[in-house]
Amino acid sequence: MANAGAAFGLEDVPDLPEAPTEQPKYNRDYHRLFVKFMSWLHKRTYTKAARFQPSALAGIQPHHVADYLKWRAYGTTDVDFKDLEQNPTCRSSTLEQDKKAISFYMPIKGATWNGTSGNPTKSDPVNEVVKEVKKAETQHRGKKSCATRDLTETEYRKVVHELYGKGSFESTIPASRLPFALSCKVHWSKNISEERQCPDQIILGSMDTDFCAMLGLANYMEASFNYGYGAAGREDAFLFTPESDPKLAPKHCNAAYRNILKAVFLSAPFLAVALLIAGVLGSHSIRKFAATLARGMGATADEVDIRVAGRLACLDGC
DNA sequence: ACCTAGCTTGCTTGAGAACC
DNA sequence: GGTTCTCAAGCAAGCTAGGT
Repeated sequence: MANAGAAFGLEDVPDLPEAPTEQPKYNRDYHRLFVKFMSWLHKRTYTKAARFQPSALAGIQPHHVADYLKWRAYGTTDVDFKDLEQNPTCRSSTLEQDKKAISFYMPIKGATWNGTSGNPTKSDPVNEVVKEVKKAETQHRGKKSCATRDLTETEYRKVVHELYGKGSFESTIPASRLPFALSCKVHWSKNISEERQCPDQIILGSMDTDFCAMLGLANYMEASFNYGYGAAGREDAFLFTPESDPKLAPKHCNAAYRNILKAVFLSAPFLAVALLIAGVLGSHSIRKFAATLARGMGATADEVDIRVAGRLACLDGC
């Protein structure tokens, strides 16, 4: 028999049919977790190069997945959820990621487990493990959360001031119905998969120079015209980098963003403010600061969904 | 500098329950 | 019977620490 795995450049492929008709799915993030599961299941160590044909996955049952999640959380499959001395050592979100990774590779993905077939991750025994670990977290018996806190308004202002101070704040058309606003359209973004998800969006100004997106955009455009890149009008150009190579531009932006953030977050003026507030600060909150602030000031989720850039102008009386 | 593991966040979608 | 609400599932990112 020809080595079916060789067709995929692999050696440790279990139970490959001689002429596989189905190409294995692959997802970089899920694959790592799935290989860990299969290694546990088969009591052997697969390399990250391993691929598993759907036909080799058909025997996976809900109790396999549930036991694996128990093992991940408690270090054993012999778990009594009523025993308050047994505490999970990982977060429920970690188990959920494991569950998603396993689900991703199941031959039957969409159907709930009906007792004999379906997706084994969509089953009561599996959901019960995750639920019990969540309950333990609530009771402070689980692993402590690693969540980081949001920026406060004081910290956000300090970030803006530091950016201006470092000279790196180099950084559309008027809306026809709202002459005091700008309209724009983003054709691709996170979680955007259809054209209808790219409506015209309105940018409103803020009565606060620290938060005004219009001022920031104007500054950026003026500077970029001077430097001759980004907003200067080249159709192949990216807005926030002089790099025009589609592969290099995101890396350039990412590196620049990291360097600037690191410089600001480690600056003495910012640390003087941040150290006064308890909790581990997450820089993730910088991009949702406006939404967090608006919700904190009483705006509804729907109002925040309008996605007004910068501080909500309506809250400023603008 | 780059990669990996563990974790968090924000969002959409769809099924089923609850409500009118 | 139609609408609204709730929740699980899934997708697509990003952050941080630690290792190489």
